[in-house]
Amino acid sequence: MATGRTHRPATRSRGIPEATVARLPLYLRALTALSERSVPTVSSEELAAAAGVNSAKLRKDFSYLGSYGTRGVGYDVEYLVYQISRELGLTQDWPVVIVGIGNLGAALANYGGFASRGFRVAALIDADPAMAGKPVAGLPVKHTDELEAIISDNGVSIGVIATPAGAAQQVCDRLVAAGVTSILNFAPTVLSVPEGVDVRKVDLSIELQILAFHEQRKAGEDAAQESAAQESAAPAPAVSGGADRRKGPDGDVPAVMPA
Amino acid sequence: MATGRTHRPATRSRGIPEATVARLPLYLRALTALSERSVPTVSSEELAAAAGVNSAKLRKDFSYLGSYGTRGVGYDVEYLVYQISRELGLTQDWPVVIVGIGNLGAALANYGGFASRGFRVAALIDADPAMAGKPVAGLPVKHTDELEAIISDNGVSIGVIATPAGAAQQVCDRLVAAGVTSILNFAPTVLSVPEGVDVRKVDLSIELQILAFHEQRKAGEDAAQESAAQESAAPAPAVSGGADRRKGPDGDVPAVMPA
DNA sequence: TTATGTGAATCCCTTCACAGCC
DNA sequence: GGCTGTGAAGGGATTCACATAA
Repeated sequence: MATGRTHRPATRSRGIPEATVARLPLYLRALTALSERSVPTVSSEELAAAAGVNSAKLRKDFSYLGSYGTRGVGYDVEYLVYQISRELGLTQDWPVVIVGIGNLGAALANYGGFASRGFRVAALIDADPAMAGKPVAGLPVKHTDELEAIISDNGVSIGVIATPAGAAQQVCDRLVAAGVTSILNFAPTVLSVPEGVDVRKVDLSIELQILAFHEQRKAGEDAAQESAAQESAAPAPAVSGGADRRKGPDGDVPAVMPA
Repeated sequence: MATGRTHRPATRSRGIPEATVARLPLYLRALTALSERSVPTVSSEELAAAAGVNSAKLRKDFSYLGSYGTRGVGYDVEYLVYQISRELGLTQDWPVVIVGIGNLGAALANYGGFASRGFRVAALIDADPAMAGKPVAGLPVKHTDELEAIISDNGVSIGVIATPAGAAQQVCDRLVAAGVTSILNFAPTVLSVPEGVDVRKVDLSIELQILAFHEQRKAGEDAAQESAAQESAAPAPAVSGGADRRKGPDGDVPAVMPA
């Protein structure tokens, strides 16, 4: 792929926007539920509600996949399930390894959502020799020494890292060297990987921090002055001997927006 | 432009873009690491590298908070740590409850990242009477019956849902009724909540599915025809008696990139 | 000279609104 | 009539590039 600009703006082969890809699993889950209730067809409106998005967005998303609906009727549930599964690559088997079998790793190993959608846990790997052989979620934990062999024997291309932060980069390097090209990282670290390797990050505490931000704002609507008061308690910047030169986004005046 | 639903421009009280808010925890983590190494100042370039973003983006992000840097020098680490913490609301104490103490709930309860950043686990709650009283991460698990009392006694405004999908909405309703206004949802369901309640969703299997999509594309570069072959095996759409009217994004012609 | 802070340009995503087909 | 599929408009976010300040 040529990094270059698209000489064909329309009709790009597989030009599915990243934002759309991220929503396909949502649609798939909603569709699977409908399928289990033997619902034959669904409208964009209904499906969008079930997936928690709006219908225009959903139709636009599906338009990148092709014209899989019927005007005046809606979408055939089974057919869409198949098409989205195929698009996501879930019609094939993906062996994954989970490295780091602490609380989180064990939770992941037991998580039903993995196995149910084309993912197969090929092995659980931990650095602690005491863990070796112990069964977790029905699988015996393997020692890190076997990592490379497991990956090549099973053709693993997706690895899940659930180790402490300190071990994550090292594990990542070994996974990549052994042939893994996609990594789901639960460790609170930025991983550096060579070009061509995908990393997705799930960070539990970051999500909470984002919630706290919004929560604070809700509370702050009543007492908008509070944060200004807090700011006065800030440690002075060490650099450039100290006149109070810090300025908030709205200066020091009360931050009231003209609606 | 009539039909305007949003009476509020939404998400603009302090004017910090949502995308920026989502990155502040990343910066904060990188800064904390620098702080622990007693690094006094850092440039946007260095900090951006540590956080895994590019420096222009970082500077733009910080510009929404205020002018906290020094031209020609960089940012004072301690000062920035404080400012970002304050902006995120981490200078105050946030009691949280975790509902659903299975593998994942236990993992969350043990997760150090929570306690370390202004979050305090006020209680662990589970519906299983057999769990009640059992210690997890040093806290005795409480029964769901006590949910409302725990929330009001502790002034909990943030709840974490780690129950099975089937129980999630019900738990959510009770949390909200009891006064919780921010929810971090690990259950694979779309929660419906009243206006004013924030929900963030973490879905482990969705992340894997997104990885699988990209992984498939990597593999497909060698054998681009394969997916066309698979498409022929698709179940025919049930709707509208059967002529082969399905069309992929490029019709039926082989989807080969000019590349 | 160095590195921040920020208008301006660009890119991407979302939403609108309606043409097209059932 | 109903609902999909999609150009076009609109809004955000990212990136560029340079004026600005230490």
